[in-house]
Amino acid sequence: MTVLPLEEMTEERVLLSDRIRNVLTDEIASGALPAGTALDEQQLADRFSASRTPVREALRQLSVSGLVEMRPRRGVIVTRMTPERIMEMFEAMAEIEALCVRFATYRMTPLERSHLMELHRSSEAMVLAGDIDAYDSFNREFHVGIYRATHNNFLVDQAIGIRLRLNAFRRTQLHQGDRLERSREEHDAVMRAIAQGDGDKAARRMRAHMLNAASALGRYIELHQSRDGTY
Amino acid sequence: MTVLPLEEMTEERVLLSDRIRNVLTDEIASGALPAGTALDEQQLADRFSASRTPVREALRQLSVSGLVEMRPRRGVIVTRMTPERIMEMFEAMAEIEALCVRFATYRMTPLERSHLMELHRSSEAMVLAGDIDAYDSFNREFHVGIYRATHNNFLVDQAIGIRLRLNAFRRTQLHQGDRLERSREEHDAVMRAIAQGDGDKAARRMRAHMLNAASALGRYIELHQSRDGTY
DNA sequence: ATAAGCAAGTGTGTATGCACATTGCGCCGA
DNA sequence: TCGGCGCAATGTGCATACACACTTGCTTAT
Repeated sequence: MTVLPLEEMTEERVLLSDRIRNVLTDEIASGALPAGTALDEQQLADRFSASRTPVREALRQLSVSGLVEMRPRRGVIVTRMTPERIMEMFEAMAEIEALCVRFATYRMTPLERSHLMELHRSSEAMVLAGDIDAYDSFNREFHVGIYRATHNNFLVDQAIGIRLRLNAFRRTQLHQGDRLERSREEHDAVMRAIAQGDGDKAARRMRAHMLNAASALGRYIELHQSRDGTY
Repeated sequence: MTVLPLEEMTEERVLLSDRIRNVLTDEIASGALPAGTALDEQQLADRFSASRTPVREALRQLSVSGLVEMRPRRGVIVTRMTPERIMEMFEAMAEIEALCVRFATYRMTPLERSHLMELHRSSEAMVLAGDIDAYDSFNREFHVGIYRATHNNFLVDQAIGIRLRLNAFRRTQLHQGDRLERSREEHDAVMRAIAQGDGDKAARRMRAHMLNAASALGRYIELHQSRDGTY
């Protein structure tokens, strides 16, 4: 193997269009680009100091994963989701999560189990500190850890994909009242079922956990909903 | 995966890149473009009498749905799947199908139920005639009908997306021995459970149905496997 | 003989230009 | 005042051009 010149080590050697896609993905998932935002190709090209070509390719990819909506010759907008659609996604996500934790319970290695328990333990401090950012980040790791423990890489990819699309909404619901404490309690219940090796129980509790998060979000939407049915 | 607008099906005023994507999707799913095939941009452009631009945009979209693999500056190939990966997909598909039929059992309207039963009934003639093409087409309708009966459009899109990616493999296993008859018998068992309103039973039977299909495919792969682990 | 190095060729990645569909606005007529 | 028509502006869709990364085959040196 040859030693790379310094510049190649520091410089991002990935495709420009992929970098743009990743940035846009993050911004949509984080809510920095709210639903309904029009994405002007030239404007984005200027922003990334690129031409429209890689921007277009990034937008094409985002449209497949459903983060943006392309209306032929009428431009691209960040997908505007109705409360119904969001609830459908949460419902599906709840089932996928339940499925994952059931598989994970039966298939995870002792190492994976201890890693997950350690992760779970570490979340207590975040709840006490009320650190939503830290908890949000932990939460992602926790759930992805469960996906991986299914030892089914395809399932992992699917679950991560859906989770990504719900990111923008998931995070908001953590602001609801005592949702942080409740979330951790529910994680705890799931972990106890895993420890008992009861995959079905873990699955039921995970489903409940996700549906609780959904209904917390539902209350949030009720409160903040705007006239056009989006928020 | 996003649902295509209706106009794309009939009208010609569709995006060139979308038409190219659809054609390539079909050809990959049908096996006309076998796994590992290199997709040369200029060559495809010539074939569709277009420039490389819409071809590239189509390929970008296919890479997101996992049908092709883009290696930066090294071209695009039809995703070469290992038997392990295929089995993982079937396992996940089996669970998604089980989930869908469980939801469908509890939520389908009488109209949907009768439509599905009529569809199922019509498959008997195809089995007797040994018409694999007709059965394959019916099979798709049958399963998609179940997805739709979940009344969760997001779930429908997800399920169709996964089913699409498994198409090329699903079809081959129908050639295995008496798989056609067995498939219909399994459908029948699922339908009976639906008629009884027993969603869990329907789910278990559907899972078994999909896993049977997977193992039929597994036998097929055993027989036809090539040296590099793909087939 | 094998491996390293070099050079030409192929094909991807990005930029740019142009055509036209869509939209918004203003003008005109009822 | 209101609706229809048309024109201009905006921005997408596609074509084309070019630079350079990667590959391939040959040469050369050990």
